[in-house]
Amino acid sequence: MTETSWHEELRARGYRVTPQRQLVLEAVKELEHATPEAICSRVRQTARGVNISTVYRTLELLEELGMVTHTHLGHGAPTYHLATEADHVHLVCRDCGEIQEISPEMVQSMVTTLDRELGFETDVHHLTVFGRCSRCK
Amino acid sequence: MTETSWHEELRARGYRVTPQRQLVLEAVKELEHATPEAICSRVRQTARGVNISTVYRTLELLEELGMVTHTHLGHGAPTYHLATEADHVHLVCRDCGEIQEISPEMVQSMVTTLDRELGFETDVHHLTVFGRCSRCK
DNA sequence: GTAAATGCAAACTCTTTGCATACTA
DNA sequence: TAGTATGCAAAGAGTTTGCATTTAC
Repeated sequence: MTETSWHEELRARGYRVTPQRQLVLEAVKELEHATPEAICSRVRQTARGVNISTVYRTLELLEELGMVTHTHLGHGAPTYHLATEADHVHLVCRDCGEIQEISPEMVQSMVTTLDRELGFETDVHHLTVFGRCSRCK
Repeated sequence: MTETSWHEELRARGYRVTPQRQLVLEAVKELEHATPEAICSRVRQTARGVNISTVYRTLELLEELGMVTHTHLGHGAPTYHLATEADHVHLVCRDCGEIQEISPEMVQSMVTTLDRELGFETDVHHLTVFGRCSRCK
């Protein structure tokens, strides 16, 4: 999605283009696996700050527009990605906490099985697999 | 694990067998997909109540002993199972919220691939797959 | 009797909400 | 200028912690 097109997408739906929304989207783009709190801190480094509740409201909006997605990588706050950069699955090691990003191809066989057998359409971008990495085994 | 053996397991590790611990374990057994709050309410229906912080402390202990496991089925509180009854994977529909329990066999191909390619040992009991069920597609 | 466990209250993290003010279109 | 968006403060879930009291062994 280009810079202009999401501005128009917002306006077309009766939403407005604000500095805060642009800053939050920028922060999601720069940070990866960004929590709402991290986004807020990041934006606070610029001239203008953004309130944490605006961050939450903006992330909800951007997710509804399909521009960002979130996953849960642990017990704490969720992490947000640009939807266009979210084409990976997360592996989280429960011992060392390491997070690996892997290709969706590696889970394709499961996705196919769930669809064929149950008609279940897996949301691959939201998928996080917990377990133990090779070093902690 | 028999009734007696987990009592001995507790004592062997310097922990004590208390009515609260027995009640919490009972509640996890009876309720399925039980949140800490739900366990607390359930136990409150018996003569003796259990404080919510004791529920948290007990669940942590039972999980450490390998008697219960938890998964995250949505945004809220985690849900606890008996480890012996946890031999399934959860599918959660993001539209209707329906939760299906499926056989680990259905994700076996993914587990094998992750192990073979990356040496990653998947914790199948903790796995929850989000997506859309056949009715909501 | 002694160490472990509990209950209670307070604190803490993460998130949502109500409302007055500010800003976009 | 009309109505959306923001900031702020308060409230709300879910969870953890400190400490005095109670209990298992």
